[in-house]
Amino acid sequence: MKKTSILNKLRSSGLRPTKQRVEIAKFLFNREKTFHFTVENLGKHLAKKTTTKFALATIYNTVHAFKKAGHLSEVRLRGKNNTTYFDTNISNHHHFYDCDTSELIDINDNEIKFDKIPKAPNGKTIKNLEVIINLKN
Amino acid sequence: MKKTSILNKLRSSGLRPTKQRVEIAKFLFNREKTFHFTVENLGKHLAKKTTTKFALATIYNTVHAFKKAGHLSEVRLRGKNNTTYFDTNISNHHHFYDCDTSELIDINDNEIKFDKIPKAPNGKTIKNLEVIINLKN
DNA sequence: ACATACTTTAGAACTATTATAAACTTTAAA
DNA sequence: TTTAAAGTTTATAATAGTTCTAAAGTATGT
Repeated sequence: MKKTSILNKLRSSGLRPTKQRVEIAKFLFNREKTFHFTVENLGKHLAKKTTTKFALATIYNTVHAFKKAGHLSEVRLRGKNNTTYFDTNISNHHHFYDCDTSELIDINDNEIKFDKIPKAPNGKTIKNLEVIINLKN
Repeated sequence: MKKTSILNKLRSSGLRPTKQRVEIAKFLFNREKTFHFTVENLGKHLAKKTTTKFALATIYNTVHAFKKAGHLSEVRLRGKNNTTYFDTNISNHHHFYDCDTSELIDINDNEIKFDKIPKAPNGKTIKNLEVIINLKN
């Protein structure tokens, strides 16, 4: 993804392309594979890869802004360390969770097929369905 | 479940039947249906139903002891309020999560059937599989 | 270049949870 | 039944992830 396209991505989401946002966006979105991260984790990567300074609050702000804009998704799994995981894969999909390393691995939507699913309780609708496959060694 | 049976449950798990543990066990295990709760939530219920005093730490200790003994399970879902849910249903099963009310509803293991499941990555084994069906109004 | 609205920042505040250490209870043996 | 050891409860402090605050800084349109 080119720089201009990063700028467009930000602008079209109503986000001013500040130095911090551009760096974070470049880091997160210029990659082939899905990237799973926690805020702390992302901060460390950014510290290594760039010379820009990032206040922790800025990383939180930015990640939430990206999530709100639909560029990131939050994984609603309670990890060992009790941190929130985010995912650059925003399509409908599932996860392996490695209980030993606390790592997530994507599972494509089409790798899981259901034969039977319960219907939603009265008055409710199914919003979405998440599968987590816990792994051990 | 009779009082003697509560006492046995505690003793056979290596837990001395203290006043607090007996009250919590009676509250949690003398019921027909599955009960989902957070620690804060359980504390409120206990305050209403009993005259015994419970330090917050004791509720945490007891819930963890019960979990370790296999009498409770933890639901590894990140709720809105970011609290940990526990479940008196210790059998293998799944959950509806009501995004509006933050409530959990059990889904029996046999209400979900798979047609296709990915195999575990190299060197890893599948420990278990959890489905969460998010609900909206 | 200017005014305005939006951002970043450091640090304080907040919330769920765990750790600490002293007081209290249960237990089982004498 | 007394007693000592081991296990528990308790209030409070500590911790960790996250959000809030308000002051200083930056992007934007004119």
